[in-house]
Amino acid sequence: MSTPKASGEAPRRRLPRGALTPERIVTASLALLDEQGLAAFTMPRLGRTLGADQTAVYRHFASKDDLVLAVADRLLTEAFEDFEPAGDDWRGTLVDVCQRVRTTYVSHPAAAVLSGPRITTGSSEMKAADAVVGALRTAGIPDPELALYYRVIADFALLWSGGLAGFRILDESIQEAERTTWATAYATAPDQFGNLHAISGDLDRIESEQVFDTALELLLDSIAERAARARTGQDTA
Amino acid sequence: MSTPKASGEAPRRRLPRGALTPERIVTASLALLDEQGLAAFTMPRLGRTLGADQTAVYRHFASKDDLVLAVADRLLTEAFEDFEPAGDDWRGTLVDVCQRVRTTYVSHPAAAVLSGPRITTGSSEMKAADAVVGALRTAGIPDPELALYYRVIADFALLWSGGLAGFRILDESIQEAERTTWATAYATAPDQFGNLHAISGDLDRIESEQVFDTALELLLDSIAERAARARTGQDTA
DNA sequence: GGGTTAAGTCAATACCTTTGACTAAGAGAT
DNA sequence: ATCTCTTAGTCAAAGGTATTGACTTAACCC
Repeated sequence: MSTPKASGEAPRRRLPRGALTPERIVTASLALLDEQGLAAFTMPRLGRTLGADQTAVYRHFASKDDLVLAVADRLLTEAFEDFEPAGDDWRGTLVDVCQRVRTTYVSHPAAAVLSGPRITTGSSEMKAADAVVGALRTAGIPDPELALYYRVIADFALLWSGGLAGFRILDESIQEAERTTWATAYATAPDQFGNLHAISGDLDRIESEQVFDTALELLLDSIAERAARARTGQDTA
Repeated sequence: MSTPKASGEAPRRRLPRGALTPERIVTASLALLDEQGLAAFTMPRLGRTLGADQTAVYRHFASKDDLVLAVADRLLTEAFEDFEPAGDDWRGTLVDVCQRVRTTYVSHPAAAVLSGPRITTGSSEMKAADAVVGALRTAGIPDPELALYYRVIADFALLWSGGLAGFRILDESIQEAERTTWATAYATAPDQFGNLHAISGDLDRIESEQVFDTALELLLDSIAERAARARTGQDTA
């Protein structure tokens, strides 16, 4: 009689053998992070979500950290699914790459914050990385600097998107509180911050996404400018 | 006979009344984070560091999260200690502000990673924020766009520095592992990533700090360019 | 059908944050 | 000098966490 306790709790049968796979676990992790947030991403809850024991995941990932790496990988895979470089429109290619990262991060903010520091240039999605280099070459950037600008674009996409996700994760209430910080600071020293006060009306209307887009435009404008200078033979001195 | 157990452990006398202050606790937190890293920043260890009970900190901070906010504040205070805007050298002022954030974050990477997502434009150090706006005004940026560029600079400094800190925190071993990811990817699909491969030699020599500086230069070049256009009366269309 | 292997489970360890009750340090009043 | 009172520091405990080692048993191979 191995029948478990006759309490109200459904005893949950043992899962069949291949029920859990790395893919399924990563998918469940992402769903848990999206729906319940960063704090809910624990092994017990993940196990429950999967209908398994809380330690079952350890049969597929050596540690939670390992799982996080896999989630990070999934995020980038999702970002660059069916990505193709836009031929000779180098600027379009770069904008596309950066916005793909941003869009993915903002739609999975908790997962992005978790994996953000674990993703560095070159962990996966080499195809996109290669496209960035190709685009810069198309633009006419000469060779030793090209690597530097590549890093600028790659770091911009990853770091700035990660920061955006971090902001997105904070409770609405906290975001509100930080907004009011401005008001109180003005109140205590009204004329000390005249410059800031003069633009406070404009500041309120700015969305973080718009800031991202503007920064990208500024970076690309400068890169285009330097490419033009390089083509006409002038050096940067 | 209130003498405690005669074991080898020194019994640690009760601390006198004003021994703990928020300032001292924040200082100890920062030291702990700097010396032992993110994982060591726990209430028990912090208490031990202070020579106090593991729960003593709760008399001064409602939660660990509150303490993190205070650490974040300390970081920015440190960054902008004796900061003065550089008069009409607007570009110098902006570079100074951004590099102060970067330098502080990189010298306290664990603290920066912890507090990074909690710092948004305007939480403290309004003086620096005001100086950024002033610098942009000196540069000649007209008014509705000025707010946008202000956000670009502020977000750049905070988000990018935070990202740098995140990278800094990873073990050397992990950093090494990520570097080798490149090599293996080349091995599996050698010619698919020709662009990348062509610059791999240059890439190895690039430091993250250099990427930060370059990105800042690119942003400022574009801002200067747009300011010049605005002064000569052309519009951006 | 029997044996093997590894996927899923269980129990236990060593942490962690946070709370509530307790105690005594030191300030202020008399 | 003593008495009282507030509250900073302490203690014990609850409830959560990651991770490990021993166990069971499902499913594959022969």
